[in-house]
Amino acid sequence: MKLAKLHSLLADETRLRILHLLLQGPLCVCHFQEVLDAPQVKISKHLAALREHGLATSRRHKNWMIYELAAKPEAAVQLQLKALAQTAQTEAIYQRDLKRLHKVNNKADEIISACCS
Amino acid sequence: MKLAKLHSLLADETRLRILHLLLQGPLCVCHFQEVLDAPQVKISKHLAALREHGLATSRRHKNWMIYELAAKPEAAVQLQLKALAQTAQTEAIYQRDLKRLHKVNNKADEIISACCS
DNA sequence: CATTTATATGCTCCTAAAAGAATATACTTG
DNA sequence: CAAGTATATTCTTTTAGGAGCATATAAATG
Repeated sequence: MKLAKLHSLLADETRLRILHLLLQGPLCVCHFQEVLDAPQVKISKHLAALREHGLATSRRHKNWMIYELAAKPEAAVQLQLKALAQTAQTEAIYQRDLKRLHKVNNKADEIISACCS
Repeated sequence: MKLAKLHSLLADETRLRILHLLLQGPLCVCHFQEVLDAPQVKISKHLAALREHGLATSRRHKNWMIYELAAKPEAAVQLQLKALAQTAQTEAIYQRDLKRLHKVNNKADEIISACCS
């Protein structure tokens, strides 16, 4: 993928937040909806964009779709994920998302364990 | 600057090429026009965008405008410039730009030395 | 097999941003 | 101070992408 295209994928806060959450591990679509407090269509479309460009993969588990970061992304993507992990520490919204993720985890342990099995 | 906004600045190949050239040192607008083979308006606008968002600074020398990377960019920007330097090594267009920059340098030593004085 | 739950897709609307033409500004030099 | 050179700005057109509604698909469950 061309570098400019990669940046355009990263030029949307929702997708950045999704990627940042994925750095924590695999997640279901419903988790993103809840943590990001965004409608299902929006989440689904952004996940599709990440998947179609090789940043994430998805697999079905029962009738949940589980998304995770691509196992061996190209070098430029790896660099960007590192940068995201680092920069997210300094922006409040990403920290807020982490907190909300943990709450969701607690509320929905059964789904989480389903996700990761 | 928000991370998504930063990426949107980097989501344009012309701006990426400009930034990559700036990693080599200060340059005049006319250099970008020649190396990138792009019209003056286009270059000028993209430089303005980089300047307005704190990635580059400009100063006048005679009637040339000399652009250079900001001295102390915010951390996220620094990370991105590093990533750019690295990723540009693997994309042909940035290497081509470097070659053309050196040709221009040879042809226009008087301007270059003016730029850097 | 009908219904519910979870997710994806098609379509439309709307905004942002890129490109180019024309013009303006700033400085230099004769 | 007139003319030339280098760069910036304004205005318009065009295009890409995000949002949301409606609908489709896929699996689970009674």
